[in-house]
Amino acid sequence: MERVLSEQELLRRKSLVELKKLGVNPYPAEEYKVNTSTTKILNDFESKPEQFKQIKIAGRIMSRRIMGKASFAEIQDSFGKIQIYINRDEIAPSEDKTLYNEIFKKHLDIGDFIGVEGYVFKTQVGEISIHVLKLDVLSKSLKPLPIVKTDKDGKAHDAFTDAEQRYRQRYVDLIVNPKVKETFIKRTQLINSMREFFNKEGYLEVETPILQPIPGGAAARPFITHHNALNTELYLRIANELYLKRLIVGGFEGVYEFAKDFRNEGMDRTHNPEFTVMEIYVAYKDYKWMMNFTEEMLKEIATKVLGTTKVNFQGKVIDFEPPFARVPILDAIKEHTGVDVTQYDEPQLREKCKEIGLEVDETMGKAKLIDELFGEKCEHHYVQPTFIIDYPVEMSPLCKKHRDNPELTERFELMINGKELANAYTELNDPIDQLERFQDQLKLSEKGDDEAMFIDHDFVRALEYGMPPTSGMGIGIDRLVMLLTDNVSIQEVLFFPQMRPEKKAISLTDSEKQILEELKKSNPKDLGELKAAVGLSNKQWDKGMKGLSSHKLITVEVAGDNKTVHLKA
RNA sequence: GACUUGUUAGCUCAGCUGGUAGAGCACAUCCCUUUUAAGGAUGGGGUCCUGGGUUCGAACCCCAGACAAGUCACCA
Repeated sequence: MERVLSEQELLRRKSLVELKKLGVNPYPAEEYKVNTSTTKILNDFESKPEQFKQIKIAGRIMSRRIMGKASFAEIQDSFGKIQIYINRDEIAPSEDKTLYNEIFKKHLDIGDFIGVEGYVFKTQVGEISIHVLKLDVLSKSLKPLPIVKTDKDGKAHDAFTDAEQRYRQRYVDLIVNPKVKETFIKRTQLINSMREFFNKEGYLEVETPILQPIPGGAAARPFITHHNALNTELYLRIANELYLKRLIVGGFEGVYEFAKDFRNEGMDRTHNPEFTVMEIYVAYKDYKWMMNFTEEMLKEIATKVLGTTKVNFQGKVIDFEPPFARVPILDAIKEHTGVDVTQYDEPQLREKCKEIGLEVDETMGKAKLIDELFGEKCEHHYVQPTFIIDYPVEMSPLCKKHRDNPELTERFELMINGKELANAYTELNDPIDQLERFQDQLKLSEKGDDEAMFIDHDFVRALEYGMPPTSGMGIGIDRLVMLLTDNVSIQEVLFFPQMRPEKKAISLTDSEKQILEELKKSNPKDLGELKAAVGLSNKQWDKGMKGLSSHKLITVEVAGDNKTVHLKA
C-alpha cells in the first residue's frame, strides 16, 4: 500500500529531484576524507589555531540560519556539533551562484549530510566556527528530524521525549538527544573496563552455547525453539553457568563471558526478555575472595567510567569505595524484622511471617519464607553496596554448603540501591551432592514449583571427573549500566528494547469493502448508482469513499453533473 | 494478567459545558553579510490512535480494541 507522505516529506523529495537536475548526486559513492572532528576543533583551536587553517569535516546539518548572502548552520558529527559560516560569494565565487542560492538555501535541509572545507575562526559573538570555502552534499535526508533547541542555560526546548518513539526509532533519539548517546558510550566503556580488569588477571574470555538442550543455571521460563535438522527442541539460554563450570573442569583456571541471556517472562522497568550478564569462574578461590575481587572490580569500573567512586543515582550518592559491608542474610532479617529464623521450625516461621503482615501460603517452604522476609522487609534498606551472605541451602542448588553450617551455603548477593546486582557462590563441586540437589529440585517441580531446575546429567558427569574448588560470580550488566548512568529504566540502557510490533498496514473497513465489491462488478460506475447499489447510510458511504480515495484505490471523475467512480488497477 | 493515565500538524503541546481544529518550533515565499532558542512579514500543513454507538452535531460523551508509560502481580 502506498505511503502517505507529509507536506515536508514531499518537499524534500522534490529537492532531491532538483539536486539531481542541477548535477548534484545526493548519494555520492566516493570516500570523503575528513582531517579533523568537531571536538578536536573545539578543544584545540584556542591553543593551536595554526592547525586549523585547512580543515575538512563532515556531518549532519542540525540547524540553519539564513541571512541573505550569508548563513550560519550547525553540523553534527559523532562527537558533537559545530557552527559553520557560509558566505555566498566565497563558496560560489563566479557569476553562477547556484551552489548557494539553489543548492544550499533551497535544497538542503536539517538532517542532510554535508562535507565542508575551510578554516576555523571565531565569530564576533565568540563562537568557534568553520568558515566554509567548499561544500559537498554527502547524503540527502527525506524525513524531517525533530528539532531540539538548546538555550544559553543548556535547557532543551521541544525535546524529543515520547518514550515509544524514542525506543522504536532509537536512531532518531541518538541524533537529537546527546545524553542518550552518552549513556551508550558509557555502557561500552563499562564493558571494556570490566574486560580489561579480567584480562589483566589472565582470565580467558570464552563463548558458550546460546542454544541449549537443557536450560540450566537459573530458575526461569525459557524461550523454546526447534532445530529442523536435529528435529529437537532447543532452548535459548537462561544462564551460562553450567557451561562455564564445564570449562573449569576442562582445565581453564579462570573463564568469563559477557552473555546475552533470555527469559520468557514479564517486562517492566527492570526486565527485558533479552539482557546481558557477565559471569566469571575462577579456580581455587572461594566466595570470600570473590567479594574482594568484586569490590575492586566495581571500584575500578566506576573510576574509569565516571572518574570517581561516588555515583549520583536519583539524588542519592552511592559510594563504590571498598570495603562493602558483609551481612549474613539471617542477621539482616533479625535486624529489620526482629525475627530470629534459627529459633523457628517451618510452621512457626510461617506464623511469624503472617504476624509481620507477609502474604504466605502453605506451599512455601522455609527457604521461600526466608526469601520473602528478606525481599519484602530488608532488601530496600541496602542502598550502599552491601554483600548479603550465607543463604539457606534450599535456595541455592548450585552452591557449596557453608564450611561452618550445613544449613547454609557460601553465597553472596551484592545489593545496591535496594536491588540485587550480582550473585556469587563458592561453587558446588561435589558431584554426589550436586545430583542430590538436582533431585530435590525435581521433587519441588513435581510439587508444582515451576521455578525448580532441570537435572543436567552431563553437568553431573563433568563434575564426576573432578572440578577444582571454584568461585563464580554473575553480574547484571544492564543494571550496572543503569546505576552508573542514573537511569531507572532498563530500556534507557538497551539500544533496542523489546516492543510490541508496530501496527500493521491499515486494513479496509467493512463499508470500504462493500463499495469495492460493488465497483468490481462494473467499473467504472456512476457515483449515484454505486451509492444506491451499496445501500450504506450517508455517514458510512462518506467514510468509505474517503477511505478508499485516501488509500488511492479509487478516483472520482467529475464531468458537469456526472460523477463517475473509477477503480484503480 | 489487573488497574491508572495517555495517544491532536514533522516535534513539543493547548483545545472550556459537545457547536467551523489552535500555538511555539519546523516547513514554504519574501527582506537581511558575523547570527545564535536569530529577527520581521506572509502562507501552507490534520485518518484529532482505530472501529462501533449516542446526538441535529463528537477531538470531547458511551462501548470495544491497538499501542505506550506508570503501579501491582508474576519473574532474578
